[in-house]
This record gives sequence, C-alpha cells and structure tokens, in this order.
Amino acid sequence: MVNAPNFLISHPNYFIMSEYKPQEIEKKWQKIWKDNQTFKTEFPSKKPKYYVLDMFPYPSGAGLHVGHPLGYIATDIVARYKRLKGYNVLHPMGYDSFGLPAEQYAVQTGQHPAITTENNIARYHEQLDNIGFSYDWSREVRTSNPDFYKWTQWIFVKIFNHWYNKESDKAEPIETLYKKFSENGNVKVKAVCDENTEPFSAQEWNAFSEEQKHEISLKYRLAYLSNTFVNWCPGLGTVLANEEVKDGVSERGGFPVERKEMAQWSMRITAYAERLLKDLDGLDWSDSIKEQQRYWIGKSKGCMLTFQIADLPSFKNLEGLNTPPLTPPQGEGNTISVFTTRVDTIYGVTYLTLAPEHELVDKITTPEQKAKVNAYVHYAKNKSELDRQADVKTVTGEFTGAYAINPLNNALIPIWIGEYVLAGYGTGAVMAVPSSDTRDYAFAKHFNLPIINVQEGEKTDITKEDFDPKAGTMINSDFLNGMDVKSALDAMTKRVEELGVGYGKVNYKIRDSIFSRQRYWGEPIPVYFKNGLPYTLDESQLPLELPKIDEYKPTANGEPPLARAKNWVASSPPLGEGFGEGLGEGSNSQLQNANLPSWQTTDAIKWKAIKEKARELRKNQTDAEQTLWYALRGEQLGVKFRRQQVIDVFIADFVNLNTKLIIEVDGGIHLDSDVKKYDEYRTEVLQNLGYTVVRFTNEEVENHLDRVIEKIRNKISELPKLNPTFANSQKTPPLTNSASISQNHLGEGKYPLETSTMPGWAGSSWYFLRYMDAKNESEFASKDALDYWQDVDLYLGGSEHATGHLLYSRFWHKFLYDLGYVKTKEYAKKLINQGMIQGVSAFFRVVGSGLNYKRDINDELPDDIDRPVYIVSYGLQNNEYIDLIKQDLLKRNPKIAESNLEFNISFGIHRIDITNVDIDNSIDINEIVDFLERNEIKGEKILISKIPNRYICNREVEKMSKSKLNVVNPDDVVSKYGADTLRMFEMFLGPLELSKPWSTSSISGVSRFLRNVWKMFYDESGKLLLTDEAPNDKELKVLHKTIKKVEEDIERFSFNTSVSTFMVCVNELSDLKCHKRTILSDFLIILAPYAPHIAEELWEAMGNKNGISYAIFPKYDEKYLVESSFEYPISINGKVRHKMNFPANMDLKEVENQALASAEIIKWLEGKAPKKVIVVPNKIVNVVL
RNA sequence: GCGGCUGUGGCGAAAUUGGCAGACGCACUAGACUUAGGAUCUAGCGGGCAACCAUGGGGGUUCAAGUCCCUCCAGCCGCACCA
Repeated sequence: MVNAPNFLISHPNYFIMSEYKPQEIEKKWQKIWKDNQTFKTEFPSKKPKYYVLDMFPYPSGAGLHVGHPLGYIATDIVARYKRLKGYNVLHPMGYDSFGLPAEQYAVQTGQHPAITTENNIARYHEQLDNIGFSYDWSREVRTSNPDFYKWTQWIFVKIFNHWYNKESDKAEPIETLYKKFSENGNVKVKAVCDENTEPFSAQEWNAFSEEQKHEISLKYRLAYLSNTFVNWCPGLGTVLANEEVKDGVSERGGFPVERKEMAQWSMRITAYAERLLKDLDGLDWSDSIKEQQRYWIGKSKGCMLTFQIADLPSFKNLEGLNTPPLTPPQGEGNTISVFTTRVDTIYGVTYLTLAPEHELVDKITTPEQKAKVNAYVHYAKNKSELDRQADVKTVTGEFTGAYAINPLNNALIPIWIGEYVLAGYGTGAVMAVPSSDTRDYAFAKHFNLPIINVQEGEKTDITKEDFDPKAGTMINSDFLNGMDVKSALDAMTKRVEELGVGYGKVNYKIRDSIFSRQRYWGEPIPVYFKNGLPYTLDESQLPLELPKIDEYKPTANGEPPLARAKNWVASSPPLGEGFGEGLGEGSNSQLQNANLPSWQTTDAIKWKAIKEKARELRKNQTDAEQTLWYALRGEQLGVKFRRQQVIDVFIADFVNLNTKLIIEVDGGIHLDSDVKKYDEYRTEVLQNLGYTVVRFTNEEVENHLDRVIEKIRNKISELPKLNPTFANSQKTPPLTNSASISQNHLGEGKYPLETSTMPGWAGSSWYFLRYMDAKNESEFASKDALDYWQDVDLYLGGSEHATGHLLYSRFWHKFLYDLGYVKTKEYAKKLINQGMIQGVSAFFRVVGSGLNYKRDINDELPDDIDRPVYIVSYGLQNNEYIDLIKQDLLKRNPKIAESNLEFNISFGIHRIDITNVDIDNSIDINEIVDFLERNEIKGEKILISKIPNRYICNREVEKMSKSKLNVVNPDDVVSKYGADTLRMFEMFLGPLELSKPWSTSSISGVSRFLRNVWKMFYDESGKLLLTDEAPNDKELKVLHKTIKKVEEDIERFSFNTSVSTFMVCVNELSDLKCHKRTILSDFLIILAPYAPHIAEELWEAMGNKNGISYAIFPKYDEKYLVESSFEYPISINGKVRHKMNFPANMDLKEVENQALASAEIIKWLEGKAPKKVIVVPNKIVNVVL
C-alpha cells in the first residue's frame, strides 16, 4: 500500500490514513499493551479492588470458536470499565490444564500429555490475544504446573488432617479430636464421621496403638480412604463422580458406567451440607444454579423412626392387620429404622418396604418366602443402573413374610421389599403410606395392600390429578385428628420423641465426593502407605511431582498408570505423626483393604464372589457355549480348555492356559456399540495380561462350527506353549497386592505412594485464590493479598458446572475459611452464566439413490436407467423441480413413457461446511460436487436452482460443534472485520445469559458503526476533523445521555443495549456534524471498554500521550439531560390520539385544561364530559370517557 | 413427573420503577452515485384499503399491562422412584 499509483489516489480504498484498518491498529495496540504491561495489576494499592474472573478454561485441542469468548468479552468490558472508574482491577486468566483429552491422546500416541497441553495452551493464548483482552498475564496459572499443584496438594494435606466438629460447626485439626478421645472416648464427640463407627471409651482409646488410633481417625478425617460403591467406567478406566455420570453413561465419551466397590479417596463434603445450603441465600447467583445446588444437597427435615420386628412364631396365627399384639415382642436388635418426612401419617402406614439390598432382608425373611425373596433380590441386584432408571413405572416387589409393629398403635404391618426403595438414601427403608404417597399407592394397588386414609378435604384424594400430599386435615389418626399437616407433623414428632421410638432428624441427599481417579494426568495424591495405612507427606516434601512413565495406560494388572513409575515411593516419612512401633493387627478393621493403594479392587471376598459367579455361569450355559464346549472337549486340539475361568476381574468363556488363548462367545447382543466398546476394553486388558482373545458370535458357533474349530486350531498352532507352572498360578487371585510389588524396589525406610491422582475439579476448587498472589513460593497466597482481594466480584461462566466445580469450590473455600486463611465465607459474590452461541448449520439435498420412479406401484424401473444425481436447491416449490426432473429423465430415457411414470421422491440430506456458504445461504455448486465426490456418491450431478451455479442451502440452528460443520472461528472474524467488531458484535447479539445463534450477516452493522466512529474523526482525505469549539446543548445532551445509559448498562451487565446506545449516539452526533474535541474525547473513553483498539488509536490521534486504558470515565451531568418541554401523548381511554408540547414544569391542572381544550381532543370527546383525567408529569395524559 | 429459564416483526432484539410497543441492527424494497458493487448515501419497512388489530393462548386487576395476578400451551436446560 505504500506507493499507490497516482491515478488510484482518488479511489477511496487507497486512502491509507482515512480508512479504518482494524487489522493494523489492533496489532499495534496489542503490542503496546504487552510491551508496557498496561494491564499488570498493582499490588499493594490504595485503590478499591475489583476482581473479575472468567471460569477456568480447559485448553482443548479444537481451539476457540466464537461461543467461547462471549463471556471473556463481557468480563473484559467490565474490567476495562472498572479501571476507568478508578478501581484496581484483578482480571486474570489461566488454564485448568489437567484433564482427560490430553491423557487419552497420550494413551493413543505415547506423547506426554504435558506436550499436548503446552501446544493447546499456546494456541489458546494466541487466540485470546487476538481479541485484545486486558488480562494480567503475569498472574497466569496452570493446574498442571508443580508450583501450582504443590498448593493443591497442600490443601489436600490440610483437609486430610482436619475433622468436622459439629459443636463449633467448623473444621478443626485432628489433634483436637485425639485430645477429645483421650479425655472422653468418642461417644460424646459431635463429629461428622462414618456411619459404622464403633464406640470406645477414653481408656480404650488410650490403650490403642498409634496405628490403631490413626486407623480410627480415618473415619473422621475430611479426606479419607474407604471402600465405597463407585461409578466405575471401564471404558475410561477410572471412577467418576456422581455428576460426571449422565443417564448411566460417562459424561465424557458416553461409556457405560457400573457400580463397583473399590477403595477410594473421598472428601467429606457432607459435613458442609448445611452451610453450603444456607449460604446460597446470600449469593447473587442465578436462581437456576442455586436451585440445582439446593436440590443436589437435598435437605429434608423428617423423623427417624424405629419399628420393632414382630416375633413371628408368636404371631403366626395373626393374619389380620391392626390386630394389637398381646405382648409387644422385644426382639434384640430386631428393629428397622425408617426415615420419613411425614411422620404425621404414621396411622396410615400399612406396610414397610425395604430396599432389596437392605441388610435385614436375609434375617427377617420367613422360610416360606425365602425362595421368592431370594429370586427377587437376585433380580434387583443384577439390574443395571441404566435399566433401573429406564423403567421406573413398573412396580415390583416381594413380601418377606415378616411383620413389624407400628410404634403408635401396635398394629401389625407386613414388611415388603421393593426396588423403588433406594439403598443409598435415608436408611434404605420406608414406612409406606399409600394414602399420602403416590409411589406407596402404586405399590399398594399393585399388590393389593390395604390403604388407610389419614387426610381429608380438598386435594387429598391420591387418585385425583390435583392431589396435594400436604393438603387437608388429619383423620383416622387418634390425637392428630382435625389438625392440618403442619401442626400434625410437629405434634407427632414430639410424641415419638416422648415415646422414645423416634426423633426429629435432618437428612441430606448429598454424598461424600469420590476424590481419586485411576489416571495419570492429574495431581498426585500426596499420600504414602505404611503398614497399609495412609499418611500424608510433610509439607516440606511438596510438590509430589508426577513421575515419568513409559506408557499412560493402566498396568497389565489394571493398576493406575502411576504404578508404572519406577521408585514411586516416599523417602523416610515425616516424624511425629502416627508412627508408633506397634503393628496393630486391626483384626476388625474395615480398612484391611487399605493395605492396598486405592485402585485395588480384588480382595478375597471379591475374588470369591467372582468365582461364584463363574460357577453359576458354568451351570447356565447358552446353547452356543454348550455346543462349543463339547467340540473343544471332543476335538483333538492337543490342548485342554477350561470354561468360565476367572482371569483378573473377568470371566472368560473358554481358556487354554498353556497358550493363553481365550475364546469368547457373544450372544449377538454385542452389536450394541457400548457393549462393543466395553468388549474392546476387556480384550485390551486381557491382552495386556498376555492373553490372546478370539471372539465368535453364537451364529458362527451354531452354524459353522467346523470353521470355528479350524480357526481355533490355527490360533493354537501359532501361539507358543507355556510351561504348566503358569497355568497353575492362575489358581490364586491374579491381582497382586501392588503395595507388595512396590515394596520390591523400596529402600529401607521407604514407603509406597498412592497411585491414583486427583480429579479434574481439585485445581479449579481454589485457583481463584492463587491469582491473588500467583507467584508466591512460600504460601498459596499471602495474607496481605488475600485480605485485600477478598473474593471475586464478578464470576462468569457456563451453567454446566452447577453441581460440580461451583459446589466443590464453595466447599474448599469454606474449609479454608474455617482454618482462617480466607476471610470470606463465599468466594464469588456475583455469578453470571453466559448463554451459548449456537451454530447455524447448512444442509443440501440430492435426489439420487433415494429416487424412485414407478410405472405402477409394484414395478420399479430397471437399474440401467440413466439416472443422474439431482441437487435440488431449497427455495424451489415441489412442482418446479419435479417437472424439471421429469423432463430431464424422459429426455435421457426415451423408452419411458410419461404416462406411466410415477414419482415418489425421497431426498438424501447432507450437511455442508458453513465456511463457504454465503450470506444469502447460497454456495458454489462445486463445493457440493466436491463433497459428493469425496463421499463416493457417483453419477452425473445436475444442479436444479434459480441462480446459475449456486445452490441455496437450508439452515438450521444447532449447537456449535466441529461434527456439525457449523463452527465459526473467531480468528477468521478478527481477520475479516477486526477484534473490536467481534467484541461489539458478540455483545450486540443479545442478552448475555441467553443462547442465541451466530449470525454472520448482521455483523456488518457493527462493522459499519465502527467505521462511522472513525469518520467522526477523519474525513475522506485522511484529515483530522477535530475542532476546539465549545459544545452546544444538543451535543452535550447526546453525550451525557449516552454516558448515563452506558454506565447503567454495564452495572447491570446489559451489554447488548449499550452497543445500541453507542450506535444511537454516533448517529445523532453525525447528524449534528459534531467533531468537537470535548465531546468526542469523552465518547472515546466510554467506548474504550467495548472497542479498545479503535479507542486507543483515535485517542492517540487526538494528541493524548497516555493511553486510554487508565483515563477517567466521564461523569454524566443531569443538568444536560433536563428538557425544557415535554411532548405529552394525549390518550383517550388508554389509546393515544394526539400529542401536545408543554413546558416540562407546567402545572398539571394547566396541562389537563389545555389538553381538553385542544380541537383534536374535543373532537374525540364528542361533547361528553370526561369522567376522569389522569396527568402523569412528563409521561402521559389519559382522558377517561 | 419435578424444578429453573424463555416465548415481542422475516431475523437478532429494545422497552430498567405499569405510562406513546417494536429503539438499535440485519434482511428486504425503491432511488442516487458508479465502468462495476456483496462499497457508500437517501427514503421506506409489524399486519390491515380503512376503522382498527398486534408482545405464545385464554381470563383478571388497573384510567393505563409486553411488564402485575390466575390458568393453559410451546421451546430450552437441569434433576429424576429422595421416603
């Protein structure tokens, strides 16, 4: 552009100075900001603070699409605005850089996830820089950096070393618990702990060895290791948190998830349930998020009730219900605990229902019912989570034969089991009141159980649509009769407490969160094992860095990847805590399994269970299995097979142990893709164990047995034979104790380290604190920094983290609050969830293979017909293209007579990448032809369209994603229109919280607006137009109303409306031909947060030496906005009929009189006197007739 | 089924406390300039010839309702046998 030829000078495009060239000025200012560290946060500072934060991004390989920066732009506007307002702004960015995708990639390619992550971050960073964000990059953090995760581990150690004291209602150091135990034992201690904690006295405690004490303390610590049922995902090879499982499959990847008992680290978030719930009230977060969290915590107030189980022999003859027993039976420990929120309905209880897994089921079932109950329990236990969720409507259950006694009226009530009762909630048992609970009602109806109404009045009929369980007054309920539900609840709670058969209790749905993942790319858990018990490393030993390993998959034994590390051991443990001499046997120990690092699943019991399962399967062979078994036995293959042999945690159908050949027969159900994935995973693990897996379908075995045997024979001959000792070794559990393996290369005084890592949410639970003092090497953040920055003033991100990150981070923050590190109970005052930007996918349709021409209904045209692929543009009427196709076909195939040609057209609809689709939805036909060729759709292609060589696509709004070919890359938008246009346009699209589709066509309006801004400063010849004239009232009014509106808009996060306001302002100033310095100077400052580059450029052009980023936001002055007159709309009966101009301060009576006197209004009055006249000052006049 | 959010022109939307519905922008139409236009400028643009009718449907409160109340419907998101 430097030496433009003279004759082109007159062409507007070639005036360099006059034209707004975003690409040049944006790069220029981004460099200046970087070089001058313009946005480096000052600390310490006397200014008031403002902390504005974006949710921690995971740097994915796909890079940003235009939806991602939406929130970043909004926060950047706020950050820049607050700087102009004189605040010291903390506006940082960093990366949640541990995570599954990088690890999956590592597993596949062997590339270290750190490298993948680094590359992705570099790309992410570049894309962010393109948009001109004002982040203080000197505070960037990455969760995968050891200097960051050192502190994540440090917090973990703190959590491990604290317990929750319900009396002080906060976390306290474990030492205070030890002290309480040594003084009083554990009975009086009000602590949040495991359910099954055994009571002990001070004497007993003091007699325990250090190790026994440590073991007991694990039941109290806020981070603990225990055997729990977890969501095990074989496809991902790890456990998942509850909120990472959706509809029975993993949220990431969609792999099936099964319930499995494993030793796992957990966080005792339940201790904080009440505070997490209560403090929601004070938060300025969206209702939706708060509701989701409330629901997740799931507080219910109710009553714990004890039902005695009737001593059966003495009641054997009592069949009828409500027959008072002669003497209340006093069975020892024969009680069922029930949690109910409706203790007021206790007179309506007609049966109890236990979860099939309930521990008492076995004990109470009568011999007569045993078979049925066992069958039912078996059925329920084998039902997967997915199946259970799928059919909630089918009522199933079984009578145990046992009875319980209603503690209020001594009525005998039958005890049932039913899968609608969840083992994990409450006590796993419910008192069923079919008249007041719809599930109980359904169950009672289905099994013909009695129903006693205990409420009467409106809406109390459970069979009716409008049933309200809490409506009406109590009946059939003794002393409760006549009370409403609320008072009955209170009265009955009081009564059961007096009777000693129950007590009021608050129940929470939230579970402790599983904290370990069997993965490599996460924070190592800073724990080592000594004599099977977990101890945390000393602070001085942190960070515990991720070791180098050769591969990123689980080991052959199914251990987490970290078990591959050489020397994954702690050197001599810290002194002091928990290292007595005594090696307590811990015979009753729940934690025998804690002998093993937490991945370990196969304890003796488990092993036995698998063996039993195998035996069972052996008895119930499928036909195909039976056939193959006889063939394998009968054929002289030279090797011996075993069937249903346990290998690792799997049961292989047929195994030859000498060649390590496994033959699997699947029942045809394995066509399902999920099962297939699981099979592949299973095969992979078995291969890692050195096995060869061959798979046949039932069909193959039953119909082509000879071929199957032939294949097996060939396989066997290929495989080397092993010596028999190996085969024998399979008799012992194959999952070896990893601790003992690791012991092999332990030095003296060395202990094996935990091999699982922390979950994705660990780092993000506190990163916002690290930004306050990101470089601190001696603390996670200094006290000064924490005291000054306090909390996040504005937090912006997607709503998908409602019950994950947003709950866990609140939990950790409260923990740090208890310890006195932070001063705020909540870390984010205001939370906004930005909406999604959707993509607008493009589709085209072809009539090709899907085309049917019929001479008559039963007769299709022969295949040799000349039948091209018709690409039929949208926007054509049916008759238009059908005729065209008809004519064309007849021309090509003269032998077809038109009269017997019948059309039955079906389209093939395909997506096409939106990159080349034009604003008018048209696309070059060659793009479509190329697409069809690539997808091997053969034949001559014919375009049917109104526009030559262009096809009009169909558009549909969908989620923006690569697979839908509708992604818009912000880099492309920036290079075409500039970052300022992108920023303003994203805001202009609509309210921040709402989802809205990206619209490429309307971006031109915003682009034009910025050029109009430029034109207020420069004329066409590139001459500055600024004048020093004093502004007039009109100009001042335009400016000040804009200042006022923009300020209000930013304060209420309504960014779309301020873009409109800017447009109005520029339109009006242009109409006024205003080029006055004072006006434009202020205008630039208020525009700067939205369009910082152009604002800086023009600000500099005005002669300002300092950048605009720290200018002072102009203060609007009400006096410029005052109108001297107001144009009143005069309405008759609410409809505007006329307008009249009156002085703004005119007396209301006078306004009324003049309005009524006007010719226009007299006409409308038609001689009648108005009933009433309302005059709202400077708003409206309404005449009521 | 339960909970939350959202329904306004052809499209994105505005109307902050009940007071002139549709600001601002896109698309569209006509015109100007131009060798040219996917550039720029000017004008028009909810429907209806009009009276009038229009903020998802119906009802209500009010002098006045997109806004408040009741009720129904649709879409999106979340939860889902929670005793």
